[in-house]
Amino acid sequence: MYAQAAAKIELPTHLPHQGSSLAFDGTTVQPASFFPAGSEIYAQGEKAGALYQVEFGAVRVYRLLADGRRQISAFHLAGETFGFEADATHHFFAEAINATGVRVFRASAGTDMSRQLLPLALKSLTRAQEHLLVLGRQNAIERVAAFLVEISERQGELRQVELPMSRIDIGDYLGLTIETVSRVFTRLKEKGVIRLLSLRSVEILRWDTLLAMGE
Amino acid sequence: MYAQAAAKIELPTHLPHQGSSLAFDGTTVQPASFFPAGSEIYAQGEKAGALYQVEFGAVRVYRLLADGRRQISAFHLAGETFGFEADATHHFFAEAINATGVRVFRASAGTDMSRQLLPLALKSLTRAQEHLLVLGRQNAIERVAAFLVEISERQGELRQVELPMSRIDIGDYLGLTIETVSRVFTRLKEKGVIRLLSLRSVEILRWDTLLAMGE
DNA sequence: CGTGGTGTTGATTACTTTCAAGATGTGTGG
DNA sequence: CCACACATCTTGAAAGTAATCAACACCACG
Repeated sequence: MYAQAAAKIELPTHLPHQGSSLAFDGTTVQPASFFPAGSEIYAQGEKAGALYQVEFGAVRVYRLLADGRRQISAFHLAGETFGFEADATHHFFAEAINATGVRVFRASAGTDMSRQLLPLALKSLTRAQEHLLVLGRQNAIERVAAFLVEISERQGELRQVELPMSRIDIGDYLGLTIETVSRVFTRLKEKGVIRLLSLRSVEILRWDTLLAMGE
Repeated sequence: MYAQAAAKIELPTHLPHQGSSLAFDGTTVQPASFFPAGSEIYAQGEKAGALYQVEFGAVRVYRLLADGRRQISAFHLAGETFGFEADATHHFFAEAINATGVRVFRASAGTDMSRQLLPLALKSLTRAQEHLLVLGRQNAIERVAAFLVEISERQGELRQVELPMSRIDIGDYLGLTIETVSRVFTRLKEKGVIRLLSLRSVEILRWDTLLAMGE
């Protein structure tokens, strides 16, 4: 329905697979779906039920206020699984950030996947709770530092961090405006903590400083 | 270890039981533990494993930054269950806000409780994600409105809301200072949206207005 | 009936947002 | 391959919101 063949193939983001691949019993594995940049994977209010594992690319999961303010609750990179809900309805939107490949799983009727799902749900819960601390109690520079550390860790602690998302997405994840995000990047550059190889590629020059900033 | 008999019995907060009572197979149900106001139920870094169900009273779950800034990620009222973690370690602190009774469950060796735990974990996840929207994208008055609506709904949509927690706790839950929380309460009073019956008891005079504020 | 903790209110400061303009980058078509 | 156009990003100035600092009021407890 939302998966559509791309008329024009974009280069997949080059994120390595992380986490164990899903291998559920009692599931129907559909052939990997391709989502072009910006396309919707599911919408708030839709019927839930399937699970999604990112093969390549990146996904944003978010919620909107009536006036359009947006809060991204999570980014999902290659290897990560998302889409589980407390009831039969999606409470959030999910969109492909870049050209993204997603594997879709659906439980066969009568199959109980609790055992497989619980650790994934708990991992998401811990991340969300840690993100609450960032949004509730950290200032702009601390938020961006925490963000860079988080992404770096999820990409294997590499010094060079690839950001699959725009400044707007980063702002909507960190509860900041795009301008503030941009200014903080500039400040971190001036302090010699990071270096921008390109808009979407950050080299961390002083890991310890960044880590201390993000607490 | 942390549960201790209260030298002086305080009156339990009069919250009604909500949610279904836990009735797990393969668990050891310890006799209800009593925690006096302010006492620790578990600490960050401690070994996790047990589940806790609030019998009466209220619990705050929080995390600290190095300099002491605190973010309360959740309040748990009577009937609610908390304490599950992604790994064997607690990533948060849990404290009794008031005199609180807690029932403790431990899984017997080899028992799989995924089926019972998953819905609870998913419920917590949804709440945390919704809280992210509040902290990331709402201003002070919207946050307090959303908070009052949330507590009211969890207490059965009653017009009269009993707050088991202090202004500091509310501030640390909403990412605001105690002064700002206090000022917002005053503004809501002036607007005729709420009325304070006492410091810890709020009457909602205009539910629709409050709901619209909190989105 | 004092005393310490909690809450309220006021004045000032600090930080982030908003509004605005310009720069940089990317994609498209010639 | 270059030039143009649109989107994204950066930077600056002004405005707004919440934090901080400070004083006082209120409440609960001993």
